[in-house]
Amino acid sequence: MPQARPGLKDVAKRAGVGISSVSRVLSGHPDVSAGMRDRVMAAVTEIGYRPDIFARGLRGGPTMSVGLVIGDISNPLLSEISLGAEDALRRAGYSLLFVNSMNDPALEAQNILLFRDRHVDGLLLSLSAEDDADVLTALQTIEAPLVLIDRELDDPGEILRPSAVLCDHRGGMRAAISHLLDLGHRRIGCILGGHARFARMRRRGVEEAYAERGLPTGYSIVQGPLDAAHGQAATSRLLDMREQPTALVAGGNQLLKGCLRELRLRGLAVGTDLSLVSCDETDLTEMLDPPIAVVRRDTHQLGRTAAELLLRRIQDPDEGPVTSVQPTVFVPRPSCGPVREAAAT
Amino acid sequence: MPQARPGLKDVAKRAGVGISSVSRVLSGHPDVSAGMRDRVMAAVTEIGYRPDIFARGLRGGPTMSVGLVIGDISNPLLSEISLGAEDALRRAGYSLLFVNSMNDPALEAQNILLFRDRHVDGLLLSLSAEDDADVLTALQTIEAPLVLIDRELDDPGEILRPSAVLCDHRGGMRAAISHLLDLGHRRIGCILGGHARFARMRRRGVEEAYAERGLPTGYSIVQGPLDAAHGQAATSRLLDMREQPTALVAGGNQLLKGCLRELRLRGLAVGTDLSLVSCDETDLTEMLDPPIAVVRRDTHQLGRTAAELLLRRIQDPDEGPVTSVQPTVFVPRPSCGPVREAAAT
DNA sequence: ATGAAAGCGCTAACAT
DNA sequence: ATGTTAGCGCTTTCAT
Repeated sequence: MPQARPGLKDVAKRAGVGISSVSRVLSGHPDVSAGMRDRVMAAVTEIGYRPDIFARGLRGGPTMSVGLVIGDISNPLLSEISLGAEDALRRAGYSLLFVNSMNDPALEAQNILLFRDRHVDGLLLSLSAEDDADVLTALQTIEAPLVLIDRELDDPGEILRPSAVLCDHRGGMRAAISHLLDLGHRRIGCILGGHARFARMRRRGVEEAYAERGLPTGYSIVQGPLDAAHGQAATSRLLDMREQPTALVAGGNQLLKGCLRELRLRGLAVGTDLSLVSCDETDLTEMLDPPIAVVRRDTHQLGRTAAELLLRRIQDPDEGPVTSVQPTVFVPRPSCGPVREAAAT
Repeated sequence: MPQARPGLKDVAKRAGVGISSVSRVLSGHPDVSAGMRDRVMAAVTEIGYRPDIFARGLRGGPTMSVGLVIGDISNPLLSEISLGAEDALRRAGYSLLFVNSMNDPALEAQNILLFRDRHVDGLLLSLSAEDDADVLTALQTIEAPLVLIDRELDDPGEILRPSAVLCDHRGGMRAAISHLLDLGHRRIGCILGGHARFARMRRRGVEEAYAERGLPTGYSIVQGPLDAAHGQAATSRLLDMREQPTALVAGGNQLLKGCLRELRLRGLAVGTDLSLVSCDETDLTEMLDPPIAVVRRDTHQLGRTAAELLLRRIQDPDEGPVTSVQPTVFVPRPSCGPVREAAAT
């Protein structure tokens, strides 16, 4: 007695009909009589039939899965995005396959090919680099629709046609800098990191805020990798400048961590000795004393929107690529105070 | 001209050999001549052949994928575990499929079945509940080997035979409590959460530390869900006791967050008004002022070990289930100080 | 409206 | 040691 998983054949036998009729019923083909549908569905539930994904995939059918290529899931920002995406996908009957790329473009390219081999129906991309040749090459081989999450490809080309969900980092940063300028700060140190869109946009936001008021370029921007080490090094460099900044802005949660380490080392008190703004809410920004002002965005929604954009294109291949922009909000907090001359060293 | 993906057939034609010879070379069959191997491999690279996972899966072969069932990836603890597991799996040529369960046992059961349908070669389980009937039922239908991550099933049964990686929460907690007792604390409030092994073990650790010194039961334990809301509520309850505790222990990072909220609300200073210990290192425990003493464990290693245990059983089906126990370390920090009489309210 | 039959790309049993 | 062939479970012509 074969205790094996029941197949289409078993359902057909059970219902006393042909195999292809069962297939038609299950795939919602229009040309099926009501009686046929009932008998088949009855048999299906009776013997507990479940379609075999692999047999379907072999025929080139949909796999009901979507791949997420992401730099580092242990970054709370990215994990929340993935949560939002998964939520939307599950509702639509899709599952999210997830692979971590350790922020390594080579691995990222490899993972893209891996998803291709697994016949994912679409790809969600939060790439760690926007201009890596291997990644671009790998993406060229993907036929399924693509959605970029807060990223912009250097040259999207005519082949890729990715949709995208972007965040208004520029506006958020402009608001943050304006707030600091309102408090009297003129020398602001900005710690940015990464080679992606968000760093460029934040830089522009800083520039705009000064330009808006016709103020001379009183800011300094230190760009580097998107990690805590750079956050600390950049902070140190900024605080060693002859014209020491009276306020710092950290462009991300990892950078913030490094920045805070350096401030602690130097015994500087946030909010009084020095004002501080960070980007993206985390436990730290919320729980530290004083709480840290942040440029905030809805990460869960970001992931959900990305998934929705993707689903739309999966379900209707004629849909063209779409770009959606999500707002950011500046949340002032006691980490920002009025200027005080000569912070203690 | 078919621009389609090349198949075994194309390789065979190109190399001027039979299809099965190609299959044999690729699957490392012993009965192949050196010449055959060379010609086939040459053809493979020439036309860029890549095996089709679905055709393999259809034949019941390995899919080179492992599923991870996890409650909440946005918990840094779990994301680090998944990072460690993925690392080990990738080295072995496996990829990690990951599905989030929102801490909902029903979803968890559903996800287990989903992985089964995807023919994963093994399952890594960090279940949110250890005794859910649906989850147990779902697990019964899995033929692939199972590894529990810091969990213990109520009744493992003879069918499941799961391997497991456990953590010595009991020892870590005993060390933490001993440290507090050394500092003179006698009334210690413990905030525990969740229905899994770690909560039981931590409770035992507390009991043992008091018993070891022949001290009367001076602790109070407040058990509840594993989230920030319970952390805050439990803290409030403990601080409202007639015999107010002079030290608190939070059994996890979410609980800690709630606890800190309540302490801030009451204006209590950690380390002076009240001593505080938490479980598991996070940004918060490290960056707060003063830093928070923690019972620490190597989460990356935890994930890696789980993956290794799983791989061993995947690669040799005769291997029986194994349980490995990982150490925990208590890290004393300035959040713990000597007892002070009557904390300010 | 329904059933029979041909593959999808691969592996394994069988032949040589 | 190598080639031939029969399926794995499904979708999709193609008949009827």
